[in-house]
Amino acid sequence: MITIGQLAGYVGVSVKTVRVYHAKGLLPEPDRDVSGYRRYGADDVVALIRIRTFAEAGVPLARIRELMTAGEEELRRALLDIDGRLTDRIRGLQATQARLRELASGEPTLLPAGVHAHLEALERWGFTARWVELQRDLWILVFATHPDRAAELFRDQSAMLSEPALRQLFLRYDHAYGLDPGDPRVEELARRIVDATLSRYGADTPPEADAASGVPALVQSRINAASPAWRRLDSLIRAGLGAAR
Amino acid sequence: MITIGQLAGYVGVSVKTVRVYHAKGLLPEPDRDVSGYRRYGADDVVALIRIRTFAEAGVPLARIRELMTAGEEELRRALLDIDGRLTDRIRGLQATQARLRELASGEPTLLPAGVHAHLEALERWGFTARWVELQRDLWILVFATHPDRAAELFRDQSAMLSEPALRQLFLRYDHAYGLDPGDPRVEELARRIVDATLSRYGADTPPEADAASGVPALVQSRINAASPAWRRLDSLIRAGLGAAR
DNA sequence: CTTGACCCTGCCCCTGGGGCAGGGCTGCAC
DNA sequence: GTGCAGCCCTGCCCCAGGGGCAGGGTCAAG
Repeated sequence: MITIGQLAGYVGVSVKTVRVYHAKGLLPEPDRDVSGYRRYGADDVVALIRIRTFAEAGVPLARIRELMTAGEEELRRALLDIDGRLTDRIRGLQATQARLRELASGEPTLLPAGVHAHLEALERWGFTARWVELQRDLWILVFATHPDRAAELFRDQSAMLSEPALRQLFLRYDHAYGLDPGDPRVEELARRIVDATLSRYGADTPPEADAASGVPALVQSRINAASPAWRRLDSLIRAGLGAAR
Repeated sequence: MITIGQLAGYVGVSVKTVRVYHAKGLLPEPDRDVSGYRRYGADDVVALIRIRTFAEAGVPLARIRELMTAGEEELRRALLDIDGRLTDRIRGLQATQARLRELASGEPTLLPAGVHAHLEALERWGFTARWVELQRDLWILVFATHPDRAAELFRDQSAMLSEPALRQLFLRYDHAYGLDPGDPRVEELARRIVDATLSRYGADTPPEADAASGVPALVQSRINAASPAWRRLDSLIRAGLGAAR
């Protein structure tokens, strides 16, 4: 009959771990020898190895306790479940590793070079510093959280700004910042933007919106918070686009 | 400027997690708005994503804090280190998964059928119940912990027992249980066993001993604990084999 | 002006052990 | 036998990485 230290050293865990498993009822308390030491048999080694296999797979100890006294059928289903979760975790870690490596290689590329150029162009076209900064934050967000779709969205946006007529609309949006929310120019601008959006994308969803991520909403809420006129503008545009669908 | 809930929901963590990161100094506390709410910018999103990437890779928060203010060079080395550990963990999980699947398939095979037959043969040959039980535990241990080498060791042992002359030696070992440790028969038996071992394996290591695992030592210590005569026998055999090398 | 959804701080709780104190056993050497 | 190292025992507090709740303030929409 072996001692707790041998059992533990043997399966590759600490003595404490074995005692914890006793306390939590995973491993039955064995008989004691005359001096009160726990004495284990070969079956306990086998049981402990099973427990460790589950534990290393990430199964909570409380669940392992249930499994140790579970029937064939339940055990079979549980093993399938555990296996699936383990596969997920492994995939997750591999994804993390990929992100880590990206972080290791392209460290200081918060934004692709094209975006910087675009932001400088905005300034030259007469956009306010406030607007440019909002745009900068928007693209940092989009590139950080949706690296896959960001480039496409950016190309679309960039193309829009290069058309003078559309650029005018954005410029007017920018400069509407200080207007009174009731100013008729706000309503007129909203109408024009709705028209332009519909003629560009039809009644389909524009690209930003199907990045279902909440990024556009997030940025929009931030824009709205900055000015009452902008808030009204946003609400009018939404209503206009909503009615067209 | 976005709120803590947006930041969190956004990167896919809880609000609490973000606050914990502030408390532990991973993410700098941002400015507050008039009502005391934390307000974040796009840079914070980027920083939080970095933090989560490390955290998901298993880096402790205290270490992440250091990394957030580390220089290029240190960061590069740390990333390499983290990547390596991550690879290890992934491999470990894959190994666990393999063991899990083994557990799922061949569940009730505590011992291969051949071992049971062998144990029954021992009884017929006149080994005591005590000896048979020790052997049973030994093989459970070996098969549980060294599934790769166990079959080979078992074949070797089995072959030894099938030779009548060697079997006699084992029988005498078994029956030496109750002898006085000073009995001359103990010394004589030890001599014979040393001779037989040397003639079977030469001066090389016998197979049990190079399963460097400690299993043999473990079992031997258990055997020794059972009887003073056995203890003496073991010590004599060790001395004899040691001298021959 | 209410209502629901946020936000704030402070506090205790959980898991899976690690580590230490303060005491008892065992086995080996001398 | 006597020492002494190395086990073992129980009981206790500690850690990370958050979860959850209390008790209170804030914001936006209807």
